[in-house]
Amino acid sequence: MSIVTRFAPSPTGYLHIGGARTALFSWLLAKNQGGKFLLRVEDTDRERSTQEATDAIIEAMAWLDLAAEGTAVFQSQRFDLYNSYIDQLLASGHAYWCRCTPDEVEAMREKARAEGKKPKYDGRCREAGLVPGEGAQGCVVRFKTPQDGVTAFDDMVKGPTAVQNAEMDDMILRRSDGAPTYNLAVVVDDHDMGVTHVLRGDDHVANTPRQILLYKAFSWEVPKFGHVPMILGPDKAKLSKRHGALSVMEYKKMGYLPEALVNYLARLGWSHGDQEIFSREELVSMFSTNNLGNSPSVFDVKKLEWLNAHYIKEAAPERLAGLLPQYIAELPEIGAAAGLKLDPAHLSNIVPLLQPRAKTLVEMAEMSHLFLVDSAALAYDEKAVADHLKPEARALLTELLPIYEAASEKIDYTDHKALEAATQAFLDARELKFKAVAQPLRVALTGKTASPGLFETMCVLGKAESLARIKRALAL
RNA sequence: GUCCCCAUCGUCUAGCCUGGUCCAGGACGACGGCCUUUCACGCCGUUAACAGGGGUUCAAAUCCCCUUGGGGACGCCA
Repeated sequence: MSIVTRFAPSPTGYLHIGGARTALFSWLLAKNQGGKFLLRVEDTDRERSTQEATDAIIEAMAWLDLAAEGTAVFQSQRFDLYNSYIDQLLASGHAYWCRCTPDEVEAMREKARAEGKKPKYDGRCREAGLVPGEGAQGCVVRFKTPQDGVTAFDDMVKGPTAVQNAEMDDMILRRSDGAPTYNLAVVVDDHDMGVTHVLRGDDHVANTPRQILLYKAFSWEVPKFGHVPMILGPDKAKLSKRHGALSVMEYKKMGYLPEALVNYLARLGWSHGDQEIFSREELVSMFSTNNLGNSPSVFDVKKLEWLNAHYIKEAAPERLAGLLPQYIAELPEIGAAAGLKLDPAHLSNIVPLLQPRAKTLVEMAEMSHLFLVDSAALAYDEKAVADHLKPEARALLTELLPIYEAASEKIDYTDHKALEAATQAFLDARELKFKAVAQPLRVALTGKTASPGLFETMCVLGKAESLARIKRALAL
């Protein structure tokens, strides 16, 4: 039998790291079993749900390449369905009308709390047999939770779990404004959508027994549940805004590749022996809820960075070259400058030099800058110039100039080895070490003391630009 | 407050179910070295953990109990 999983975010904010991970796990579970992965937007709370948030979540899912089957289900469009099921529960005696006001219920909770008991609704309207006549505006519908017994289930990650029914109060199924509540809508939808496996955040464990009770009241088959532990910040508290970026799209902005985030998230709370790097295919074939950990884990940016560096090295230069312009444009001060050389072919030549050096695309954009400007616009680091462009060094560069200027048959700017050999020959003739020119040449070419290989850099810059830079440096 | 859950290097984790092969393995980080025209990459090495206490057992990271520490849930939010 084919399984069905789903991701059901509520559009009250962006897709955050924790949500992305549960979505990923649900997606992987479905794919591993050859089943379907569905998306449902839980927007029953019209006050807090927004279209922007819905769009943002869908955008983030797309960026992570977590495609859902068919079109997304929106709970806000299914109120009639929920209400018909609530009526069914009312008719079968599993639910009842309650006219207690929020204030009254709050008072009950206060009282229970004061007595050292669990705060809950006391069920006073339970047997009142209220019928929602004309004046039912202020009434809600509550579920008649069994007062005794235990509700148990075998959690896919936590194992056998059981809750005393007495711990639960009579949850509201239908609000006084006629809108269904979360627990009711979730159960109706999961059943209606044929969901067989529910993987969700740990914060939902308490809802699970309630939902199971609902399934039983409807005589529906109960799906398998699994609760994934939370993601913590470095201070071991629940990950939140103050720990920095929470939104998945923030990571895109910071220059992370989606496959790096996916790999990182997959390994956070899940493992497969000692393996750290997983392709998408491996993730799909190896994923199992059996290997999900059951303790919370701390989000570690350093490890994400390492994975990102790894995937940057592996990525096709053309792809990165295609992504780079948007990061270059965001560079403060310099990104929006006119005259930057951003043609794809040039960027594709630059990227390989930067791949082993950049941990993020933002870093890559920063490092690419020296290749994008004209010699006249290149910024020279003052200290670098002072330290490395001393008279002796200038003299050598001046002598080197004609060699680099030589006919293209002899010095080919598509072959950095030839340039190196020519330079070496020059030095050998004078019994000089390579170090004598390395840093001076680097500063002349890049304005900095750290850069990619000298001759690779010259090749990417091209003959005219390389010569122009050396000349400009000599004139400084 | 009440209920539930969790506990291996700083971090992610393997091992735990089916005790011995574990003076606990891998990875990130940190530190040191090698390579080297700089910076990186890469390679090599070092660092560092079974929360504590009781049991059970010939034997416990592995099983049981307690303590401590952490987290979560208690809404006409999801």
